[in-house]
Amino acid sequence: MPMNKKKLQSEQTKKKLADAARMLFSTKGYKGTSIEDIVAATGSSKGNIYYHFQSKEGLFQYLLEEWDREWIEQWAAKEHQFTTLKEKMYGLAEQMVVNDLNHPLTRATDEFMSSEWERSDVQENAAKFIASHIEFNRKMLQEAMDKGELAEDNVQMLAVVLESLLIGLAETSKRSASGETLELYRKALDVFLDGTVKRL
Amino acid sequence: MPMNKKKLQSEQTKKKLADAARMLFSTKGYKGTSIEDIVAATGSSKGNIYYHFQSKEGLFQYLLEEWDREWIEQWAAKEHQFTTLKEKMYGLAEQMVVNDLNHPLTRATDEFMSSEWERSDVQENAAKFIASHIEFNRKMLQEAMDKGELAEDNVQMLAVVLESLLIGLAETSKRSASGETLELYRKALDVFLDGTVKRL
DNA sequence: ATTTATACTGAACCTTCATTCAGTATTATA
DNA sequence: TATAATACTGAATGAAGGTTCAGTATAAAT
Repeated sequence: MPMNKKKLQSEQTKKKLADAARMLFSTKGYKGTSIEDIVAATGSSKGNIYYHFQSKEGLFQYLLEEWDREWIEQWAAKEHQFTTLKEKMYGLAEQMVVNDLNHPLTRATDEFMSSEWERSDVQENAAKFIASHIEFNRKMLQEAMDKGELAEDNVQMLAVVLESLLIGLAETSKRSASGETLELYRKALDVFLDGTVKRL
Repeated sequence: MPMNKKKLQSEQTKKKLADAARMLFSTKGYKGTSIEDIVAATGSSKGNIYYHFQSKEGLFQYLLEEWDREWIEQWAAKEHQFTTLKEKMYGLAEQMVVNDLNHPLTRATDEFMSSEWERSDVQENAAKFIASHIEFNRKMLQEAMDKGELAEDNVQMLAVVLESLLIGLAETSKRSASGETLELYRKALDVFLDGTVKRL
């Protein structure tokens, strides 16, 4: 799209800044990440960050929107590969883990929401992401339930349970060796589907 | 224990400060909570906080230790009531939800760990809490597995899955009506035990 | 080639916030 | 009652961090 050299450079810089910021926010949290941290990580200048983004808050919201956009896009591109709920969930796990686009920001988002509680627009915006995520789960589970894959149950509640599990996994997997992360996700989803009790 | 009026007053004040701090840390995060916030919540003075606690960091670590201590204590007092794993887990849920002593601090702890990454002592101390929590799960699950309640499986991994679920529940339940929290926990633990798929 | 717009720099600014400390009030001790 | 210890206050300090802006370089347009 950008035919001239300048726009191209500019977009690359913006991406570089966004990438660094996402990684920092996800590991150090929202308040824990300073503009100076991003400067140190990118070699760019403070002013340049404010040239590309309105503010720290704006930068974070940009990441949230980008996240949401790319998430939906990527999922749409591969969803048709899967038929059973289990396959879908494994696909979900893979998308979440492999290109860790998803939850790196969940904790920071939550922190962001409670810390920047004052602004109703911020609150509203960020809450939307959480809600849409649960809604995504709800639809997936409802569909499986309609097909008879899942036992009849309170879908909304199961969606929240699944969301909780995924958020928690994102949390704990930051502390474990990344090689085992996908394995952990799969095991967790197995448990979600099949439980842990001994069958007779 | 404190026979004189002054010590008694002092301990009450310290408790008041700790209680307010715990609530603030759990909702606003570690960095998101300022000493000024605690001042506003308690009516106490800045200096008084530093009279009772070494620093903000020290205050947080105090809360972690207190949490760990009370958690173990309370669990020990009621553990014998439960026999099956399901009962134990429901008891766990109740302890976690009703007197929300447990996880209020999990997110803040994680933020604390990654943000205060520099100090190795802090790191070490806080990591211990996470590890001991997983170890607690592991023992409980191992015991149930030995009794034949659970299917043979990778206990360590299940312990991490359970921990993830609990962390995530703590996270999401902050956003939902508190009346439904216990119900959500129970449903989540049901899922952990029995899964969600339709049985033939 | 000159002008204009875009991309970027870094020092200065200002607010927030943790921490300190000199002083005060209250209770315990002698 | 006098002295000492304890519990507290709140203004001052200094560091950290978000934001601004005047200026510079580079590319696009005329």
